[in-house]
Amino acid sequence: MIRIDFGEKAMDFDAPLTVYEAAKAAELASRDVLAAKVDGKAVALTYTLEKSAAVQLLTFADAEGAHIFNHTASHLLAQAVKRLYPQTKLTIGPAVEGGFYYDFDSDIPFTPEVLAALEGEIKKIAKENLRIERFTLPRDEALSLMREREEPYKVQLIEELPEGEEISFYRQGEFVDLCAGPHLFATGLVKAVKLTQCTGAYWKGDQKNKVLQRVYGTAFPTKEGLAEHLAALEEARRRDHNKIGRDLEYFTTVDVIGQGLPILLPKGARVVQLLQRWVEDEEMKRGYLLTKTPYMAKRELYKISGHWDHYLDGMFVLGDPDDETKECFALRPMTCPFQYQVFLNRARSYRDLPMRLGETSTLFRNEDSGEMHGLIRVRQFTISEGHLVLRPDQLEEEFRGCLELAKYCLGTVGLLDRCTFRFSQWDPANPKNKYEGTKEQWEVAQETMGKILDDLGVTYSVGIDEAAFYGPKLDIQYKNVYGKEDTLVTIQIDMLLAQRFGMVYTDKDGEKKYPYIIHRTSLGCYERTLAYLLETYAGALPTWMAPTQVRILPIGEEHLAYCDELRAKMEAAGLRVEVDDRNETIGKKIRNAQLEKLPYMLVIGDNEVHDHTIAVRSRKEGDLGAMTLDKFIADLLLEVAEKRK
RNA sequence: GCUGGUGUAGCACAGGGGUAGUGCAGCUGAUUCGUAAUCAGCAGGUCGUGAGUUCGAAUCUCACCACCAGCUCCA
Repeated sequence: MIRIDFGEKAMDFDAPLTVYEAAKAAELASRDVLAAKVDGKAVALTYTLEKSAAVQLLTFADAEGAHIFNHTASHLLAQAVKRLYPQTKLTIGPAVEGGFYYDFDSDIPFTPEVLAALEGEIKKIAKENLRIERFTLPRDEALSLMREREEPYKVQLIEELPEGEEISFYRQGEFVDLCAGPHLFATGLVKAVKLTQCTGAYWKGDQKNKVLQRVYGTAFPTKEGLAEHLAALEEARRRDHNKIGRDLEYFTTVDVIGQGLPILLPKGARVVQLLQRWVEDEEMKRGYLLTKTPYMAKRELYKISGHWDHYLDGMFVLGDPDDETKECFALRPMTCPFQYQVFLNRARSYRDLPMRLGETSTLFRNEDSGEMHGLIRVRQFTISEGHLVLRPDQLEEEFRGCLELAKYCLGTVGLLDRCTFRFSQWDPANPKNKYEGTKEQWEVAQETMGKILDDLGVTYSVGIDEAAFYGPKLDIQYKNVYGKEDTLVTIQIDMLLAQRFGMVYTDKDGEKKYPYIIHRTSLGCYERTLAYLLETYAGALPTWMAPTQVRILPIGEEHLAYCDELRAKMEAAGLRVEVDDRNETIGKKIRNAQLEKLPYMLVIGDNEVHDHTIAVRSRKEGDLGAMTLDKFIADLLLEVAEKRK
């Protein structure tokens, strides 16, 4: 007798049976059920239940169900590729968020035409509704099966599997793939597949390895599901900062200036200025000292900091880096070695600490040419840089202060909701030249940081080999509308560089000691922040940061004088206002202002001039009716002061 | 840097071996209008850049540049 607990109900059975049979008996089997979890482990519906277990049935709505579904879709893709291009070698094909991919070693390029043909073949395979069967083999038989099928990458994967690990395969029709699974029970469940693109990807993600062809796709159990997904993608495209940022004239790029060097147009520049002033003021309130340091320095500075050894590829060097007989300069990729000089300006006592240094700092990084992306990844950018020089006993409190400031800034602009935290650590296995310092130093730094994060109750993921070369980081990661993640804010603990720079303070006991340093940003890089703001608000920035807050729309030219009067009063109150004095209809002026996503429009005609009022229109709520200018200004100033979203 | 795609006026798009069109935007004029496009006229492009093939290239070939997606790398 075995007892199967489905959560909502439980049933007893005499003999072993499959999950599907059990679900059917319990009247829980439906078309939507794709797979199951048995005692927490994902399995196919054909999995045989031999003993009592808790079973959770998975549908496409469950993240794990969708994952299994996409994974099976990747096998359909691989099968289609093998049918149409049998000489292709299989590598790996996992499910990813929102879809799947499969990496192939193939001589033919996967052009859009090829992808269309593959989609056709996938449909056929789905129609054939092949059973998907799992089987395991001992290592030697697994190897000979894959050798026989001439799949060298699979052979390598098997060889790398740890001893004693079960080696499982999945078969559907003539197609067999080495795979941990689980999978759906038949190909027919995959009703809608779209192959979205083909790109290059290195075998095992290593640049030294062969470039494989990665085919991305997305799959759904219904055609409607796919249609909805494509519509959502379309919506995401409408919010893309790279599109609306250019359309609404926040920024542009120019071929002759170069890659990764965007121009901030007046609107973009205004928003960045507003953010910078605000962040600088917030930092001043928190005891930061403002610095202004040079954009470049001699090679010798970077030799001390370690950038010359660890970051040379990322720097713009002016002069011949190898000619030691001549001066050689480099643009700064980070502010640290410059700001340290402020501390080094004179002898420091423990009373000087914590010393919080802040700077709106422009940096230059020579990114690889394929890396640039709109305002998100650029070669010159400006960040709210800061370095805190501390006694060890101040580390936790100051770290907390940095985290609170970052959360306050991100929360205020409205980006915090989409952020996650990542504890970025070094990789002890990484080649020596990537990280500075000893194993012991890294362990101390990471342990300290881990303890602080736990004390502060931060929920984080761990990123191995994501650390800076001088220390571990807490990275605040932002996920954009397409689901792609980038770092917005970073807070780093550095126990190494003070020593390299000879930064010491005299402690209470008269001893000279090395301080700890926190590297941190408040809001991250302004270009990237602007990009995410445009995306988050679909171009309709909150009033407090909108480049223009109010546009006055005169109906006829006889109203212009009154409009100018209104503008002067609002400008005197500190608002950003303009008058649309073009010879256009009021409908056209409203339409333009709406399309430009201006927060407020004032429609001014005979009535308003006569009554000494204004007719207010909000971009969100439309016509708000007549009110006095004084009330409007008061309301608006409050909205701005509160930084309302 | 690597893989694939794209590049025609400020923007959205046609066209395509015989030296370029449409709509919007712009300019000029008329119109003076009440909550998302008034009408008319004008002007605007060495078809991303450079080389090659050709009697002739925006169209074919190659190289380069930029943009997009992904890989790798990072804020």
